[in-house]
Amino acid sequence: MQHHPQGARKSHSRRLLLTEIRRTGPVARIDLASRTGISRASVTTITADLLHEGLIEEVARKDPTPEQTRGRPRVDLKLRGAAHLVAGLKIANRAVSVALVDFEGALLGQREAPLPRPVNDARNLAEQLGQILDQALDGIGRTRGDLSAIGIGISGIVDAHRGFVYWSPSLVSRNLPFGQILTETLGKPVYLDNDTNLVALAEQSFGLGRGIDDFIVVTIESGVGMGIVLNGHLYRGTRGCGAEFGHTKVHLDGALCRCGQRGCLEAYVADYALLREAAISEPDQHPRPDEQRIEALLRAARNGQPTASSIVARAGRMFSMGLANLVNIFDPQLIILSGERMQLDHLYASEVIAAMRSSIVQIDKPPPEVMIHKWGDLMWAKGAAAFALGGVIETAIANGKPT
Amino acid sequence: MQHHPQGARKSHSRRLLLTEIRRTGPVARIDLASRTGISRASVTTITADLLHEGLIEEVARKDPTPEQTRGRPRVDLKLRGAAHLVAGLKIANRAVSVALVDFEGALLGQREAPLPRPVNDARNLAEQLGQILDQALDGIGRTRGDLSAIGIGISGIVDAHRGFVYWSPSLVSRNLPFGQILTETLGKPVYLDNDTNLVALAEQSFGLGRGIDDFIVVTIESGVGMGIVLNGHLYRGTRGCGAEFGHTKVHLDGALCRCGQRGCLEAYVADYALLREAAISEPDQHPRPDEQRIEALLRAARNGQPTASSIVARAGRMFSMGLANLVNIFDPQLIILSGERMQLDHLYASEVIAAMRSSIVQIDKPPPEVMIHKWGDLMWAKGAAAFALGGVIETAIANGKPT
DNA sequence: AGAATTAATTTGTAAATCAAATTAAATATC
DNA sequence: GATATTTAATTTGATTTACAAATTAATTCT
Repeated sequence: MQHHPQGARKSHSRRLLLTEIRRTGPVARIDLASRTGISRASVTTITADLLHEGLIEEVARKDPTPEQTRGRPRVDLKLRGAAHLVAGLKIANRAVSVALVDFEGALLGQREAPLPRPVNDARNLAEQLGQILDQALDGIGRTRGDLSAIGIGISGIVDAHRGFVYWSPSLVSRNLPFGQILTETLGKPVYLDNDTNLVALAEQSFGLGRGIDDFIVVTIESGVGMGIVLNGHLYRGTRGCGAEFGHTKVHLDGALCRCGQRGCLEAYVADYALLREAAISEPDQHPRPDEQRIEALLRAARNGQPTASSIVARAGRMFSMGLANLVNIFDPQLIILSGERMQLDHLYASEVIAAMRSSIVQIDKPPPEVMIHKWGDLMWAKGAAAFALGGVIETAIANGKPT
Repeated sequence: MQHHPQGARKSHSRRLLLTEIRRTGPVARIDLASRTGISRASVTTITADLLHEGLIEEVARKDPTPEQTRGRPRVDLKLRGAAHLVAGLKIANRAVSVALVDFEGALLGQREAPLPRPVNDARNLAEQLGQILDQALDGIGRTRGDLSAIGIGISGIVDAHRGFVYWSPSLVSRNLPFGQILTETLGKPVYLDNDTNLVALAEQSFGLGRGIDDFIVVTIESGVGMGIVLNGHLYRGTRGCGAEFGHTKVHLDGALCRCGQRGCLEAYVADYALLREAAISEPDQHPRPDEQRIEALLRAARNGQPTASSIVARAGRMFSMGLANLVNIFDPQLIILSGERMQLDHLYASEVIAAMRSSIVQIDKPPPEVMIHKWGDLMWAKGAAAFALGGVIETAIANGKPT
């Protein structure tokens, strides 16, 4: 109820139809009418506009519905991929992933390139991103000029609305208008957000969250993150530091966390948390890389070695407790556990889910479903692309000008 | 995006204006236009309708704005109280409170009556409520026929959308369509919800949450409850058992809770939690009422008695931890601590708030404000009335028929 | 080939909304 | 005290938006 661009009401039906087409994939006009409540006449005229502007296109109906065998066949509509090209970038610790995605959400190209240094000056990082982006574009024979927008995910604390970064492990300085810097440097509109929020967007656009209005995505990497989708929209909090699942407290004056506080969930389930416990009983003195140590620990736990089992079991129980708290607070339809690291199976284990189920308020209705979605770094980048796509669609709705 | 009554779009501007008038109190047409983005012409025609239907009325401008000293003076509009009468009922353990509220939200009458038994059969309880309601109406010379709707708050687990009660301490049976039963018995549309949700609505409509889009209300009674307002709307979860703050876990395998599980926040801060710890060192054998025992405990703690201090201090620290978790998850603008029991000062103490502040993710922006709002049982009933009012406004927007 | 069926479009109409012009109600100025 | 000035609210006329009903299109069934 704040500022109102003149065309806000005008485009109401347009928005409804475009988002419905986006959500439902190929869909016939008559179904659009019944689902949105807009009359068939209006659906015809508005979709005609969208077709003319090149935002959508007609496709032959794939599934000739069993019941609908007679009469004029339906013609499906879907987003027209070629209408726009967007890029999604994920800034990781020592690498950057790029996903090039068309208006339909199809992956046209990708690239992963190393970041020489994990922490960078803002302007410098922006320029490196530009180079990697151009290489990715090169790979599919396109240029930066072809892009409609760029979405970027970065870890840390970000106010996505303003593109403001309070703090990020990837940047030397705090409190930067990094979104603005990126827009200037890259020459295209940049949508910047915290990376875990973008995973939630990716699940909503391309993944297990499609068509679900209230769900939570928990990401398990070296830390523990969360994205919250309520009423079909990503909830970001008011300052940009919500959804900090990893730093919710699960023990009063508990284990020391990287953030300096005590009792954070992360301080019980993250790699470093497991390793510092394991260190006590580790036989060998010569240092091994953390990856190997974690793997050895988990292997020992699976083999029933008591100390290792105890360490891993506690992590799992703390994690269940954290999940149960989310359910007790949000009562979502679905929880998606998302991570790319296969070795973290102990957190995805059925005992962990079962423990969560027994720690929530019990009612005579099934508890929220829990789904596990393992995917690679690329999907973070696709999430960033989904964010950019959202922005592009907004402007497409507002403008109503041909492409 | 589910079902679409034919008049959904028609009433778009109507809704916008009516809700803006409700939110802003007396407001001039020209301000309505600038705030909603609707043209002055349309504001005139739509408000003329609303005036004609008796939903709003003109009032002389109270504050002759310093700057606006020349020209035709503005005429303020506000909701017309007489347009509708609603009742709000709060079902407590051994009592029922009734608030009679007009369309503007003004309290016209109230009543509190004892409930002979705390747990009742649904139909029986509905009839008792009807009697108490009629007595309250009698007190202001009105009858049940004058009511437009009734809002009712009950503790337990409620799916407000369907008016379905999974479980309530006030009812003998589980899984009842209690809302339906009430509508039938009372002969007026009943809006039924969990009582803590209604406190949040009360804060939003009449209290500290006015004009705030994202806030959380934590209620401290014998248990600990929560209401969540996000994007200006009460968030209820998908099954009706969200916002169970009292049963979020703050300790793995911790203290035993009334709900049968372990480690619930409630099991550390509720009356019974304090008393069972105090019992160990209580000198006297002859049983005293719980109220007195709690008071004695808190007095002893204030006087520095070590055991009592330790008990009360731990409750406070656990509570801070729970609050910090809410902030880390929601990042709200405001947290309202709401309760009527003055003796619970230890939970409102500045050390508790400070401990919460130091347990949240730190960024270079001030943490959410914490406000303390002590109020009586009547405000629960007013919250129920606010819920009913919301329903009445919805139908008023949809119908567009004179009163 | 014609009837039946269902989807999509066209046509004419009702409504919602707006920009611009006009009127209303006050103060300021001479 | 009459007139100019200022600002709010309304009226007017036009435009846009959306719809119901009628029509056309593209099928299958008989």
